[in-house]
Parts: sequence; C-alpha cells; structure tokens
Amino acid sequence: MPKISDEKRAARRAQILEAAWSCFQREGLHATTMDDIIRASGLSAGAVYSYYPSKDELIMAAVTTSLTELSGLIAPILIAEPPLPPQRLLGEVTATIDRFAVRKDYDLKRIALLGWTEAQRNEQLRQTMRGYYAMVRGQLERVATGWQRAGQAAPETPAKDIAKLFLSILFGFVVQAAILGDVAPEEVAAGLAGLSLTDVARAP
Amino acid sequence: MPKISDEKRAARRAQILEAAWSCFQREGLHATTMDDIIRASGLSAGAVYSYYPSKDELIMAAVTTSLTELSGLIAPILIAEPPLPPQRLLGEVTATIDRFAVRKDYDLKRIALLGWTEAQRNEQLRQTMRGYYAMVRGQLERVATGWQRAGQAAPETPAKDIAKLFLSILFGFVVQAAILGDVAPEEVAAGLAGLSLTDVARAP
Amino acid sequence: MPKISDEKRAARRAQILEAAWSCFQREGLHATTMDDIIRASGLSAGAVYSYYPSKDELIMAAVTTSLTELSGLIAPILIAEPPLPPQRLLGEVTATIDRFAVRKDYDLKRIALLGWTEAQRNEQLRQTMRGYYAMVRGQLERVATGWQRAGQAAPETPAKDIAKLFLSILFGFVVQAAILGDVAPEEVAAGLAGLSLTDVARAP
Amino acid sequence: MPKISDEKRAARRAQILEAAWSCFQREGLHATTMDDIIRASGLSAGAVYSYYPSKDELIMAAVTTSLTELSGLIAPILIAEPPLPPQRLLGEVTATIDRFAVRKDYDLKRIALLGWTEAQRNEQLRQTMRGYYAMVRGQLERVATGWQRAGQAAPETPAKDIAKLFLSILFGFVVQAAILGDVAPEEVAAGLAGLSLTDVARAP
DNA sequence: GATGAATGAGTCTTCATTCAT
DNA sequence: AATGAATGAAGACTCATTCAT
Repeated sequence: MPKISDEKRAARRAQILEAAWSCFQREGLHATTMDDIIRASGLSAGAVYSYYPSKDELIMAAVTTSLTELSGLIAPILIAEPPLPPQRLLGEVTATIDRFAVRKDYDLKRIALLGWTEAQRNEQLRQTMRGYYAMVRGQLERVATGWQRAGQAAPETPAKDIAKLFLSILFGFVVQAAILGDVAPEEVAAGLAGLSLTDVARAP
Repeated sequence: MPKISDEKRAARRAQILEAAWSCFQREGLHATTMDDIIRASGLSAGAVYSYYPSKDELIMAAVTTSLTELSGLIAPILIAEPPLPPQRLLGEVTATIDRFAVRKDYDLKRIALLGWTEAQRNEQLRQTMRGYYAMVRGQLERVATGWQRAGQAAPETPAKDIAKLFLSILFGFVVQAAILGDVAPEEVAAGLAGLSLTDVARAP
Repeated sequence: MPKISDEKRAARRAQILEAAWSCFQREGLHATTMDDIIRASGLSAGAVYSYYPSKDELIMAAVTTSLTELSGLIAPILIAEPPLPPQRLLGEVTATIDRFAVRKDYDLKRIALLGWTEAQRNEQLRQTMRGYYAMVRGQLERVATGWQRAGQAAPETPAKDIAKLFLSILFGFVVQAAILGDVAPEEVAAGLAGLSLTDVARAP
Repeated sequence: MPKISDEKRAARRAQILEAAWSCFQREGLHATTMDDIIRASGLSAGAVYSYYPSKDELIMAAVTTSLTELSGLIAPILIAEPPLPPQRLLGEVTATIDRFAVRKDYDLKRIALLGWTEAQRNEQLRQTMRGYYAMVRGQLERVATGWQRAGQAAPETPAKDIAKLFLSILFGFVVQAAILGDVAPEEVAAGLAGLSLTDVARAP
C-alpha cells in the first residue's frame, strides 16, 4: 500500500477514537481492554497501535477531543452579546450538552465522568482539563458581569462566585443525568428560575 | 482456634476499608490492585479475602459506605423544620461535604467521583446509588415546598425541578472542587445568592 | 517497468547489508528489528524484503559475508612461502583483523561474536562456519609444519595442535578486544614471544 | 502457604536458573522466551516472576553466576605458589573449563559466548564482566612474573603482554571448542609447548 | 518494481484469587 | 484463623512479513 492520504489517515484515527469511545463508555477507561477497542474498530492490533501508540494516548485523545468538541459548541452561547439571561443560558447550554450524543455509541456525559475520574490520577490530563475549565469559568465570569449590569444578578456578589455556582450547575447536570437519568435541560432551568424569585419579587 | 469476636471482626473490616479508600483515591478503582490494598491494610492476602471475598465487594463496600456515612451527616440538615433558606442550606451542605474529607487519606469528593463512574458499569451499584440519591432528592423536594410556602422560591415552579437544580449544584460542587480545587462552600452559596436577586428585587 | 541492472541490484544488497551490520553490532542479532534495518537502509520494507526474503537470510548473509571478506584478507598472510615466523604471523593476522574494523559502523570483532553465538542455534550457519574455520586451521597446520622445518616449532608436537593453539589465540584476541578493549596486536604478539623463550634459551 | 525457608527459596531460585541455563544455551538469550523458561522450570509464570522480576534480571543472573562459579574453580590454580609452568597451567585451566558442565544441560562454553555477546549491548553486564576479567588478567600477570623469575618466560617481555596472550588462549579455547568442538585441553597445551621451543632450544 | 499500511501470532508481564501449611 | 507462595488467565504491546495500490 502506498502512502495514505491525510484525510484517510484522519478518518482512520476517527474510526479508532469512535471505537474507543464506545468501549470506554460501556466499560470505563481501565476496564476496557485494548482488545475490546481493536475488535470494535475493525482493525488489527498493529494498525490501532500505529495510530495511537499506547492505551494512555488513546484515553487522552478520547477525553480531550470530547472536551474540545464540546467547547466549540458551547463557546458561541457564552460569547453572545448581550449575554442570555441566567435561566435561558442554562437551558441552552444543558440542551447543547444533552444533544451532543451526535455519534452512535457516544454519550458526552458518560465520557465526561470518565475523564474527571481519570484526571485524578493522570497529571497531564488534569492540567489540560484545568486549563479548559478555567477558560470556561472565565467566560462565565464575563457573562455574570453582564448579568449584573443588566440587573439580572446582584451587583454586590463577586462575579467569580456566580461563575462558580453556574459551572457547578453544569457539572452537576451532567452527573445527575448520567446517574439518575431523569433530568431534562428545561427542568434545571426551571429550577433555577424558581430559586431566582425574580418574577415573584418583582411583582409588587 | 478461638472464634474472633464480632467487634474485632468489625474493626478488621474497617481497617481494610480504610486501606482500600486510601488506595482507591490515589489510584482509582481499577488501577488499584488487591496487593496495594493488602499492603496498605497491613494484613495478609488471605485475611483480606476472608473479610471481603472479592475486589468487587470491596469496591461496593467502599462506595456504599461513603454514601451511607455522608447520608447520616446531611439528613439532619435537610430535615430541619422549618427548612433553612436556600443559600444557607447550600452553604451548610457543601460545608459538610467539604469537612467530611478531613479524615486522613480520605476525600469524599474523590470517592464520589469514582463511585459515579463505577456506577456506569456496575448495575448493582447503580441501583443502590439511584435509590440513595432519589431519597435525597425527595428530601430536597420537601424542602423546596417549604421554601415556596415561605416565599423563598417561586410557587409556580415544580418543587421537583427546584430539587433537581439543587442536587445539580451539590454534585457540581463536588466535581468542581475535585478538579479545579479552588471552590469554597461559601463561594457557591454566595453565587446562588447573587443569582437569586432576592435582596435586590426586594429592595424597592 | 525496466528490469534493474545487475550492478544496481548488487549495490542495493550491499547497502542493505551495511545497514544490517550497523544495527546488528549495536543491538545484537535478535534485538535488532527488521524495522531498524529498514530505516537504517533508507529503503522501504518491501524493497528490503525483495532483496533478502527473511531476517534469517539477512543474518546469514551478514555473518558469512564477514567471514568471506576476512578470509580474503588473511589467506595471503597464511599462504606466504616460507611462512612468517610465529610472532610475526600472529602480529600480522591480528593487525589485519583489527584494521578490518575501521569501516564505519562495522566492527568485525563484534560481528564475529554475534556470528559465533548465532551458530549455536542455527545449524546451517554452524556448518558454514565450521567449514570455514576448518579451512583456516588447515592452512595454519601447513604453516606449523613449515615452522617445524625451520626450527621455529618443536618437531615432535603434532602440527595440528599448534594450529589449534594458534587459532585459539586469534579467536581469543577477538573476544578480549571486544570485551576488555585494551588489547593491541603487538601486545599479544609480544606475549607469544615472551612465552616462546626462543631468545633466552638460545642465548648461551 | 506460610513463609518459605531461606534454603527453599534459594533452591527455587536455583531451579529457575537451571531452567534458564538450559533454555538459553539451546536457543540463545533473546530467542528464549519467558514461556520456555517457565515451562522448563515446572513452575508458573507468577512464581518465576516472584523470584526474578524480569527476563533481563534472569539473563544477568545466568551470566554472572556462571562467571562467579567458574571464578571459584580457576582461582586456586592461578594462585598456586610457585605457579605451574605455562603448558601445565594452560592444561589445568582449560580442563577445568571443560569439566565445568557440572549440571545436566549446562555447558559453560556456550553460556560464556552468550554472555560475551550480551555484554556488547548491556552496559551493566559489560561492567561486571570487565571487572571480572580484569581481575583474572591481574592474576595471570602475577603468574607471568613468576614464570620470568623461574626462567620460563622471557624477562624482557612485559608480564602484562604475557597475561593478555594467555587470556586470549583461554577465551579462544572456549570459542573453538564451542564452534568446532574438536579441541581437547591437552591439545592446546601441547600446541603451546610446541611453540615454546623450550626443549628444542635447550637441547644442545 | 517500489511502497508502507496492515496483519496477527507471539512476547513479556501483571494480578485477582486460592489453598497447603 | 492466618499466612503468603503459587497459579494462570488475561493484558498491553511488538514485529516479521505481506500485499493492495
């Protein structure tokens, strides 16, 4: 076989990653064997290893790629100017996360949980993840400041704290949906609205 | 040989569980070997196996015991009548979670993440966990109803949604603290206050 | 496609052999991978395999070619009539062996050791090697007879034994130079002279 | 099983080493698989690995143990005072090497060749080996000085050169016996006598 | 003729579990 | 009851070789 084209190479990598995702999500990162992935990918051991030199690299790729792809989808929502009001923003972002299971056998929420757990023992992954979430939290902080300006958040509360609260809600949505399974984006959004008291309070 | 007393037996089980926690949290559930735990416990392989017949049982015990112990600490806060107002409740519960970590070599947040991940592939654990969190959410729903009665939550929002939002915040606090590490209980509580707009709105 | 010329074919074979030598000597016969050789040769896997159909063939070629090339250099020294006296002959032959190593990335002594070791498990190589060394020993026997005629060796000693001793010295020089590294041709020659006692004994 | 006695432990190690020797000598160091050794030892994979933590350690042990055991046998011959005359010494040492196949399936000469080859790529082994042979050569130098005092070697030749020559003969005997197989200790000894010319020269 | 991606049997090593003492 | 040596199935990864292009 002559040299393979770059697209074909990328397609093969994607094919392997797809297989890895599907196995990881079913069995977890460490309980998945390379053989599982190899069989799922439809390729041979050697082929898989020629694209990803070790199981660890595959794990890193599976997790960071998820992170990056999700990032691409969420950023536009966070960047919108003026920012969406709290409940709307929450509804949009959680819906995006929920919808992300674009590919068959791929559920972002499960992968996210796996990645968080793995980050506890994989320093490199931990760093990458921290960088990524720090960035998201930065964007949320900007959004929070916008809310304060728009009278949608208390001005005396540090925007950073609002960002932390909001990020918690997002993370928690992922966990709750993954484990209990009965949480819809609208529900958390409604819950936040219920706790905000905005309407109630404003109704003189 | 004389039969071992029940207390001694319980003490041994605790000793092994302690060892398991410390290893699990450092290495993760699957990357931890029985040998790690055996060495950490200071007992022999045979002894450990006579108390926990398999690694899976040990994993189950480590996770469910955490769940139960935490439950015992949080229940009183949720049960208080009348319920604490939203921000206070959040502050109390997260602080309890945070404090629970103090025990040497034991960090509830890490164990929780491990447990959630494991629940994805262990049906029995998943059921146990669901049951437990469903109960917590039930309590939260009762609390939310209390808030609505007290004018601390919008009455038209389903109490269930408020409970879901609140549980998300708790889960998310655990994740954010485990990964980013720079989140204090007061901060998320303040963030919620900032988003509630209660004071602001009520001002005029 | 045009058939490749015989010279070009021979040049390619030499190029591959050169690459193989350089790898073998660095890593040993079995720890060298075909990929090492392929990369060192600058050719493709397919190309290398079209010249040498297997790793074993390449090993055989690397070892026997060395043997043959060395043979070509040593034969003239052994054939000289009348034969050089013992110490001179030893000096010349070891110097020739030593000099043969100069070629970049090629050290005959290392290759010889590899070949000897491989001959222990490769029957074909063992036969080839035996034939070759039996021939050399035959030449040495002729030389020994010459020495006896010239009064340079005891006439009552079987010439064959002298040949065996002499071949041992040569083999041993290779080993000692390869492992200890601090042995010069003149030194072994001088050592033999010292043990010969010729001058001393003849003195009175 | 309770703690094993030290002797039993040593016996097991010996049993594994024996198995390793027998395989190494048949197949060579790298072509031997751990599975070969495991099967030959009659133990399980885990057991073998609990005594020798890696194949490399086993190789090191196999080679250095040979070196040490041989050392114990040869040292007394070299230390004798006054030293045996050259031919006798050569005869004794080569005979000792030859006889060394104490154990079934163990041939020192083959192991020596394997060790020398391995030392080319294993720095640790190379160092160990150098130290060992440097010591032997030191002893030979002392012997050579004795010969010179006794008029059995030319006094003007550096004793070191005589030692180098002698060590070459020993190494070469090993190689020649391993490859050509038809060399007896007496023959090399006789060959050296024939080259010494002692009797001839002394005749008049 | 040449290329180099793909194959898959085979390698070393680990580790949950057992059981003779 | 307790010990810890032993088991052996299974895991990650390699590498000689092939063959579609």
